[in-house]
Amino acid sequence: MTNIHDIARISGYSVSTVSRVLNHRKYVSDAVRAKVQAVIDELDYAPSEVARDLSRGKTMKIGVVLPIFVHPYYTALMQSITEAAFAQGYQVTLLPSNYQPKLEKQFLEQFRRRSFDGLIFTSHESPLADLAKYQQFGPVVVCEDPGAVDIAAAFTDRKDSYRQAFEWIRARGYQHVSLMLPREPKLSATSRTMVEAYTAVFGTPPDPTRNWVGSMTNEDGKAAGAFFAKLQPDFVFSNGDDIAAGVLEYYVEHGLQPPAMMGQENETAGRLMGISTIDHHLDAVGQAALALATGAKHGRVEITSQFIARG
Amino acid sequence: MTNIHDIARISGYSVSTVSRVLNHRKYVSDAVRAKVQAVIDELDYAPSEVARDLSRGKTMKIGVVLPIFVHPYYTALMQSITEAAFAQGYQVTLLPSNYQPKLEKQFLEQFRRRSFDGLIFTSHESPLADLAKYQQFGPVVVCEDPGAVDIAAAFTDRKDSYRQAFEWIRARGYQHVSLMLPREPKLSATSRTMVEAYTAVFGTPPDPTRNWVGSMTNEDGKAAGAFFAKLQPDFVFSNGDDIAAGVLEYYVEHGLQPPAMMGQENETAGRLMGISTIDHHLDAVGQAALALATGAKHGRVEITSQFIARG
DNA sequence: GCTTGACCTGAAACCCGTCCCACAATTTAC
DNA sequence: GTAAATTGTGGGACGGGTTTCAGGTCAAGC
Repeated sequence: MTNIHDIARISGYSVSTVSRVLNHRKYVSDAVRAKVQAVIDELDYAPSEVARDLSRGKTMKIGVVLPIFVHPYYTALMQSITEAAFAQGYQVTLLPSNYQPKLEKQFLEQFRRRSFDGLIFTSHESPLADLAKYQQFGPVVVCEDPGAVDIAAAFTDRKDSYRQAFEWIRARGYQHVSLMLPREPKLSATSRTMVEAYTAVFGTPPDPTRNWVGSMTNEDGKAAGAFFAKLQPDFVFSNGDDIAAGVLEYYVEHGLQPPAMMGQENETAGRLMGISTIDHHLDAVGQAALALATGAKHGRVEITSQFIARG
Repeated sequence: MTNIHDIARISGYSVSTVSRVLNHRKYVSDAVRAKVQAVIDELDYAPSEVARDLSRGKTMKIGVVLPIFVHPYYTALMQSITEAAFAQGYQVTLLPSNYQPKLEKQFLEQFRRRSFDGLIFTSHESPLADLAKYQQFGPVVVCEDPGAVDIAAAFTDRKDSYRQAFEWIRARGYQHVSLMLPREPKLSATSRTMVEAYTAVFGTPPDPTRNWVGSMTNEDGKAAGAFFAKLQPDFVFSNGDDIAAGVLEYYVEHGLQPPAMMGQENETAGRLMGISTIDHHLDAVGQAALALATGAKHGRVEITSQFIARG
């Protein structure tokens, strides 16, 4: 493989001059520039990106940790992060964690070895404090409210919209509201916010035995459907339109009358079913997360989510 | 930032020995290994991944070109590629092309500059021959049948399932079948296969004035809905369940009786509507694509897709 | 006429590892 | 007992760029 030294030797100029030509820098006469360029074209030379990265001490890469893929929330977030990155000359490397702390640790270590200029956790299983430690090696960003922990963060303030949503539900006279949560409220800040909003509106915390924990996909929704069919709540507050669709599918398949429902993320399935939903504005979150990861911004960025009433 | 030379100097051993310790290689006595490791731990040293990559001449990175994100086909494909990559110590870099040849060219050039060990095009706008040229720099993989062009490929053989699907439609007596295509049949091998299967079953090629070209998302489906509402076909063969849902939404919103429909990709929306679909087994395609991209496999891998009748 | 500063070019240090080769000290083999 | 193989360690070339600095030319300013 031909390198910059070959070009220098063959063109008869120095490596520095070739480097200047490659990077379109000043202080090269037009005549020399043309000659060097001719040799570059002749030999079909392209400089090594890795060598450049090493030399410059920057990788122009951002690592994005994703627990799962086939999920509208993460897909949408990923999309906005990647597009923002690309617009600024950064590349995005996918790091699938599958909610395993061991893998998260592995990604953090990779970050320590300077594989990326910044690291974004769209979700995480390890304690926030563990992630925060790695900030000494560069920007580590989370997509949730980090509370007291000092770490860069881009997230939606879900409080108001959850509240609006629960008030909407209450105003319509529903009595037995079941929540669908992706994970235990203890583990997830988002689930906690949801429970708090419920408590504030209904005056009493939700009965944990009436909630469904562990729904991420449409398939999970179907499983939850069986649970709700026995429990018979009159309202199901799902954590995703697509998931709500799974619940509905179960009822339809078994010829049962489904409860009223609400979704989240403003997905196709939600519009299709005509149910209310909450849009968490993931495009804005992704953009902010990227700006934090590249070091263009610091601190935390809060975005307000939006309740969309339907039906 | 501390480097391997620091460790060598401080521990009193040579760089070679430190390198051996770092890489858990033979030919280091236990005593020396322990001492060097102690210094590494003490200084909290981690070797630079970039320097390693340069030295070894491998990046352990695979670039994946995606035209769009929020699309079940690409999400699913992406997922299987990434997981297969990760299992083999490779990393996946996302390259959003937005169907722009200029960007595709840019990614190919990046590949030429050795940013990746392999490049996968989940879709592409540039001529296949252009992509094929870059194979001199390493594996370039496409996810479609490359026909006469000599390029690595992993794809589903859609012929049989398209045929089954059209025969199913014909057997049910539908007369005016409209196709929804993501792109012009001239441009896309997949669309071409679809048109050919139609022609084989119905004995005549589809009327291009009755087809809808340019549907990728649910939103596009809505636009197509307006078109079909005027045209009044009795069957719409969509290129995605989610897209078919968009068509249905249009009819519902306007209080019209929708035509019979069929989707593709076996998505949630399809099950929800109880329409038939075609599963293209993207997990297998993704795995094969990765194996080709890492150079573990060569040539082309063909996977058979599956027609799923419903309703 | 002399100073100043802009322009051009090259030498060489630097980024940070890997790995081949040389050499010494032991073991093992016969 | 000696040749051959194995183990342990270091030196330094190498991968392929970027960047600082030094030195030289030339025109404008005073």
